[in-house]
Order: sequence, then C-alpha cells, then structure tokens
Amino acid sequence: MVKITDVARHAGVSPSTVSYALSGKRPISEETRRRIEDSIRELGYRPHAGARALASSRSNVLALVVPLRTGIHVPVVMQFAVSVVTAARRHDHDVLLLTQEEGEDGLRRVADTALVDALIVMDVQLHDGRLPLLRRLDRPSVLIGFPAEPDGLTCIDLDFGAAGELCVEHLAGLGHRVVGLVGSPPEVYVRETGFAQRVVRGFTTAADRNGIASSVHPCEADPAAARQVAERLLRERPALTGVVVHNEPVLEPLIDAFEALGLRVPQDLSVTAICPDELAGRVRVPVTSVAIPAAEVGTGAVELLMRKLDGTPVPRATLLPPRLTVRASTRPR
Amino acid sequence: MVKITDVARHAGVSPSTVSYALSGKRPISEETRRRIEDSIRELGYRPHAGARALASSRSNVLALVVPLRTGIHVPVVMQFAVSVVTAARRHDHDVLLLTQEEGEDGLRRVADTALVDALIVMDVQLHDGRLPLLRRLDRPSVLIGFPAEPDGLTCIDLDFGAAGELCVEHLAGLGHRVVGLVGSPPEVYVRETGFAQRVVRGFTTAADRNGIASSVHPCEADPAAARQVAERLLRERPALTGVVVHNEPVLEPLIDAFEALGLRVPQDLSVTAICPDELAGRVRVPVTSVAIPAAEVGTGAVELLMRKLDGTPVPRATLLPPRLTVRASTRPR
DNA sequence: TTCCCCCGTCGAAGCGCTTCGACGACCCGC
DNA sequence: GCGGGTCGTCGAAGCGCTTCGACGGGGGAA
Repeated sequence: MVKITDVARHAGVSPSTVSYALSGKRPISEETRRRIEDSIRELGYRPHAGARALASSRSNVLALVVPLRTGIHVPVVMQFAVSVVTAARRHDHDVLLLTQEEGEDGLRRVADTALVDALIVMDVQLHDGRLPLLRRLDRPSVLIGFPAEPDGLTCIDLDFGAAGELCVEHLAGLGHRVVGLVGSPPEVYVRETGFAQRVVRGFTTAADRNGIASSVHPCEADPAAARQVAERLLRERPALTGVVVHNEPVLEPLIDAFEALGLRVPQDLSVTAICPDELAGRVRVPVTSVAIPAAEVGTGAVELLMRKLDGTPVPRATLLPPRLTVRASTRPR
Repeated sequence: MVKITDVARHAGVSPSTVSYALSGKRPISEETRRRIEDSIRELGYRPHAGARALASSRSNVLALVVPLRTGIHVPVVMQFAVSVVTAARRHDHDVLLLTQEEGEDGLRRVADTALVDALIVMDVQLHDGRLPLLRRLDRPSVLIGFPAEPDGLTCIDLDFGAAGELCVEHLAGLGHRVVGLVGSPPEVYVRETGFAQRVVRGFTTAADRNGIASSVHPCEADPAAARQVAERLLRERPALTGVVVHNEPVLEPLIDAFEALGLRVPQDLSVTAICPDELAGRVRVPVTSVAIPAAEVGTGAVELLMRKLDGTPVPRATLLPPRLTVRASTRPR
C-alpha cells in the first residue's frame, strides 16, 4: 500500500505538504502542487479512509435509513436512494445503507462509532420513536417527511398537503362537483405516516373551499381491493365524476375497475394521481398527476446535510411545491 | 467521547485488556471480563470505527453495487439490497451503497481507500468491464449473476437455465406441445445479461428435449408491448397453449392481452413465470412460477464473502436450484 | 534600509484502536 | 521441589493521516 509518506518522499516534500495540497486547507505553490499531483498519479496513491477519519474526525460517509414496510412504493424508495447516493458523491461522500429494522440502535451505532458524519432518515412517522434520539445525537440529520413535532429537526419533502389541494383544484376548475380520494392502505394511516394524512387534509380542505362533495377511501395495494373501492365509491356517490388516487399500485387496476363498471376515463370520470411521473405516463390512459419528485427530495436532503456539516444554517422545513402535469385522464365535466 | 482508555481506567485494567475482552482474541478471566463489560455499559463506550479500521485494517463494511439500468425489476433489486444489509449485520458488518453509474472508479475507490473490506456486485453482464478489475483487486468480491468467464471469481445466482427448463418441463408434463417464451426487453439481451440468456437457453433446450415447438420473444416492459407480443405469438403459432414469462412488469398485462384475444387462462392457455413469488401470487390469476429467491441470493452472497474474508475457501459458483410453485394459471391440455 | 507580515513549507504530536512480545503467577508431571 | 507450559494481563509500538505551531524568505510600506 502506498501512503502519504511515499508520495511526500517521491515529490520531495513533507507529508503535511501533501496533505495540504490535497485538502486545500493551506496555500501551496503551483509548482509544488503539480509535483505532488504527479507523484500521486504515478504511485497510484489513495488516502486510507480509516486513517483519514481518525485524524480528521470526518468519515465522509452519510447514513441512509430506508423503510421496509408494506404500503410504501418500492420504486420510489429506490429513486430516493439512488439520488441520495449520486448527490452524496458530488460532495465526495459515500452512503451507508441502513434498514429501518435496525431502528434506533442502528442510528445510535453508526453515529456513536463515528462511522458516519450525518444521517438521512426516510419514511418518518408523525410520532416517530426515533425523533428524540435524532435530536439528541451529536451528528446532523435530515428527515424525508414531516413528523408532528419537527422542532429541532430538519425536514424536507414534497408538500403533500398542497399536492392534495392541487388535484382537487384541477378537478374543480374542470367543473367537477363530486370527487373521491383513493388513498394508501389503511395501515399507512394507522401508522400515522405524515404524508398520507397531509394529502387527505389538503384534499378535504380544497374540496370544502370549493363547495365540492368529497369522500376519502383508504385502499389496499391490490387489484381486488381497487375493484371494491370503485364499487363502493359509486354506490355511495352515484354522481361521482372525479377521483384523486394516492396509491401507486392500484392506479391502473382502479381505472380498469371503473371502466368495468361502465365509467370511461376520462369521458365519464376524471382521474388524477399523486405518483411518480414515470408511472403516470405508462398507464393505459396516461394520468394527470402531481409528481413525487423523489430525485429532488433526495438531492435536497443531501444538500441540506452538507450545509449543516459545514455549519451553515439551514431552514427547518423544506416543502417542495407540487407540480401537476395534465395528461389524458381528466377533462371538463 | 468515551474511549478505550476511559473504559480501561474505570475497570482498572489496561487498554489492551479491554480490546482483548472485546475481540475475544486472547483469553480474559471471567471476572475481569465482567468488570470491563460493566464499565462499557456504564460509560456508554463505542469503539471509534475509523480508529479500529486503521489499527486492524478491517473496516467491517461491505460495498454493494446496485444496477440502475432500465429493464431490471426494481423491487427485486431492493429485496437483494435489504437481504444483503440484514445478512451483513448478522456478521457485524455494514453496507456501503454504490450505484453502477460510478462504475469501475467507484469500485477502485472504495477498495483502495480501504473503505470497505469486500464487495458484492449485482447485475453482472456476460462480458462485464469490471471483471478484470475485480480479479485484480486485493479485496474479495462476490458477483450476483454469472459472467461468461467466471474464472478467478466467486458467483452466486438462481440457476436461471434450470429455471427456464423447469417451466418447460412443467408445461410438457401437462401435455403442452407448443410454447412461447416472453422474455425481457431487447436491450437486456443486447447488453448480454447472463440470466436472461440462460433462461432462453434452458427454455429452448427443454423444449427441444421434449419435442416441443417453441419460440422466443423479447418484450418491452409496458402493456402495449405485451399486447403486441401476444398478438404476434398467436399469429405465428396458432396452436400455442403454453407461455413462459420472464418479465415482471408485463406478466399481468400479458394475461389481460391473451384474454382479450379470446384465450382464457388457464382454460385455453397455461402461463408460467419466472418472477418473485410475491408478484406471482397477486396477479388476477395467480401464476404458476419459479421464484426469484432474492433474499437467499443476497444472504448467500454475504455468507460467501464472510468466508472469503476469514480465509475459508468457497465454491467458485453457487447456483440455487429453481423451485416451481403450482398456482392457478396452468392446467393439462 | 528596516520592519512586518504573509506565503509556503516543515516537524511533531496525536487521533483511538489493535497487536506483539513480555512477564508474572500458577499448575502439572516427574 | 523443580522445569516447562499455560493463562491472564500489561506496555509500547504502530496503523496512516491531519493539524498546529513554527519558521525562513521575500515583498511592501514606511
């Protein structure tokens, strides 16, 4: 293994000079820097991560806690993860993958052993057991999602409340007066997952504001459940002309179910969804949707963390504004 | 931060004794060990990962390279990742997440900086550019998937060839004489992804062996493509009564397409798939399938790596035998 | 010309842990 | 009762890097 002293000798300087040339923390003359860079290249030098971490008390690794639970859409999780890794690399950091299963112990472990410099936690619940720990930890963290009490924490997410509102406003603007929300599986609400509840609140608020009749229906993530919900919705609200879907796996089955019940989309029924653009575009009837900007959220989380790591103050809350893309599934009533 | 010298002082022993008590690399008396453990608990001691890595030249971190490419099924990737993390934790290791995007440089970086002790590489191509590097690296690695030239490497995967055969044998056993394979998107074959080609080979071999007429059809991962493939299959092989599907996203659309063309499953057409059990079970017509044992593969990869890390020899190739579960989508002709 | 300061570099200390060799104490067999 | 082993513990040396203080030399201001 080639080490910093080898490089120093080869370049005819001291190890500290090599270190400063690498980190830029002290000025180094153009000429010396070039000699050092040449030596590094020639010898194939790579600083030892452990030694670096020990000496600098910075590991240049971020922890990412991903959820495993049912009721969350796996591809979206993956998009988050990939964007976090990519963004972290741009800041010369790596990403350690933790599963929620490890829980608080996992967070404490990687933080206390100085394995990571900072943490990103996904799928935060309204009353998440990890919050006190995260507040107490001496390492910065960013939550993807909003708990009930975000004081002392840094959070980022799509503004799901506004997303729910935006869907309703779109339908209201098209003249629809009776709308339904097909939501996530019941357990997601039971767990008090913030984003799901926020959609409901936004949906209801906007419906009330527009004098629109509305109802909310959690739905399991399978086609049979979709059919049931569709039937029930029509039974309870025969005048229904608009639906907001916040449940990726049932989006297509639900449209199928409505068509099977004689409601064509969009002629008889307008459908909007809150889901990844990619999904909305590949449904049989491309769906007007509010995108879940997984990549932006992931990147944003990393940026926030980096600023916290170098002491810059950051906003407590970052709510990404929803963006609605009109596709083929909605039309005026 | 509480360090090993603090623990040593508190327990009235030397730091090395604490270290040996922790690692078990030298015998420590019952009584001393207990005092040390008490001190550790009382002081909340956590060894510093960097220091440990530096002194022991073991970071206790594994790298996991996940694919990003199109044509691979994201939930399966996630299952791999989670099972790798879980298995790694059982061996007191953590997992660093790398994206394929970083390519060889990423592998080299984490290996050369001693950030990780070993590597797991997913989605290996038949002629993967990373192979020479992996052979040369001084850190052990395990591939998930089989390249054309696996010499000097350790590989593990489902035996996709046997899986393809098994599907055909099942159909043959039910009396089917004309079968088709609906495969992965064309780009997957163009990339020469081993597992996809192996399925084709197994499928063809078994069909020939049984004197069955067969044809192979790559298929894009969207419903429209599924419909086209279904039509084409029926046009070219009007006598078709069996289909093997190796393409998760089109499994359900394909069945829909066949039914729309007047072929009921399983009355007129038997369908088998190679896909996660979870998917096979939740299709409208539960599909007879060979499972993709993502969790076993992930766990197996970690076990192999652990054995390599402590110098135990391991088999070059680990092929997990396919297991077929009969569900509602196949019946005798 | 003198003084001061800054630029560029060096040496040494130390980050917190593991590991090697050494060393008493104790037990066994003869 | 003595040599040889083993068991349990200690001290010290390092692992490879960063960082702090120091210092020589050169340029600018006075």
